[in-house]
Amino acid sequence: MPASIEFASKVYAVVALIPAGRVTTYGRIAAHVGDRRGARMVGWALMDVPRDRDLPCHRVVNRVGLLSGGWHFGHPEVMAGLLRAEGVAVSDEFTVNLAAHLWDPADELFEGEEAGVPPLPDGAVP
DNA sequence: GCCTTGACGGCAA
DNA sequence: GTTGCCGCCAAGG
Repeated sequence: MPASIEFASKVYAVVALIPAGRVTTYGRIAAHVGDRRGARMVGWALMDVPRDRDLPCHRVVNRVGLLSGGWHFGHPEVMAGLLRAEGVAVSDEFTVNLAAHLWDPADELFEGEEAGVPPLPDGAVP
């Protein structure tokens, strides 16, 4: 089995753990799996994601919060709608407020410890 | 078998 | 502070 599949599997696992109302970046995922330079590979992996995987790939944006893969959903508005439905503020430029909704794979452990953290800061300042 | 493109990121000028 | 360029791995033409 190619190592690329293993890499993709890790990516899928991380993406599947992204909580609703939160977003993460390709670079964060890549760094979490141990490949800082694999940001591009993350995108490549998500491009071939089977819909059966139930992967919230719409919660993955680039480092500036832009919905880079919006067109892979047919139209960025589709992805924006999904995010808005989860409480994520999406600007008209199809960008999300990373400062307010950025989720880091490392937080996975943090949430497990606290298990009571307010996921949505209503006072989020755009 | 070689070249170009791609859901990105970091560093340099 | 901003803009531009290069680099990484893989797949498709």
